Amino acid sequence: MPELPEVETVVRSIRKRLEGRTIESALVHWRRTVVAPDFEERVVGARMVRVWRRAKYIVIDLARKKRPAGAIVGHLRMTGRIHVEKRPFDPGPYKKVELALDDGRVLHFVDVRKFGRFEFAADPERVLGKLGPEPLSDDFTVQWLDTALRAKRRVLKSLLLDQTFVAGLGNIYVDETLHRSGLHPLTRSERVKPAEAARLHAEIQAVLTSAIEREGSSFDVFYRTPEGNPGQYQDEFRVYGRDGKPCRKCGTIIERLVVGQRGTHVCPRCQPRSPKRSK
DNA sequence: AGCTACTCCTGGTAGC
DNA sequence: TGCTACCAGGAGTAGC
Repeated sequence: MPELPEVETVVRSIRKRLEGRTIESALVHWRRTVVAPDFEERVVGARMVRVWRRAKYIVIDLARKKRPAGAIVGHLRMTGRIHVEKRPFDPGPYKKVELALDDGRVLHFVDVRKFGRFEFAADPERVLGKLGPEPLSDDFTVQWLDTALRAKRRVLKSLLLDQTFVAGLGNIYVDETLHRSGLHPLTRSERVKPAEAARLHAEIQAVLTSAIEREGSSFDVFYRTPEGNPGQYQDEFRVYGRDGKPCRKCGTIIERLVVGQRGTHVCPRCQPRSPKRSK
């Protein structure tokens, strides 16, 4: 499922084909994808001036007569895909939204499970403003993470998945990051020691950077780059989807548990549960 | 404040 | 083979 590295890959791929283009017409095949009933009139005639990413959101800034005119905010959720292709192009049976551009290309938003969104937002900050820091930005420092973890009293994995805490991690990269950090997902955030926070910070950045370099992870039929290529980071997985298999580091069998209703993968030896405090 | 449960969806798969 | 039942899971929300 698309997380920060996958969305970054998509944005890098479609940016050049979208920036500077004007939307000539819009076709919505599934209303819930665009949410608002006036999506078409809000986007048709607008020029796409900047395509960028915030956390797992794809943001397309719009302008009319050189003046800012809101943005399209897209989220792939589980199975969303974006294609920008010349006609004729068949997006298949799961097409949800089509935007015809002034160069003859068409932007297709395709989504099997219909969880994805492709909305117009007059003020995208209403959504994006709630998000925590970008984990690859200068805002995300060791000091910040160390302090912020202790300021919360949360299950560590659940906290890292909370987009208002830190924005862009999902189930896969959290599991991978926690394994590399030697931290159990059920660790209480307030009990993470400074040295552990520093390790966690380094591993979050290392995992995300490496995954971006490999154009994300593709382990099922869903995520592909917009060019149709699979990502390569799944070859680096140490725990995600590897329950029952030996840990690549110590050989112990990887276990699966559920944390906050999410499938969770741990090496019980590399990620020991911290002993309960006797009190 | 933090937690669980529920919702949205459908392809894939386990079990029979 | 063909059927059914259940699972995966971002994010939002309701309720405790």
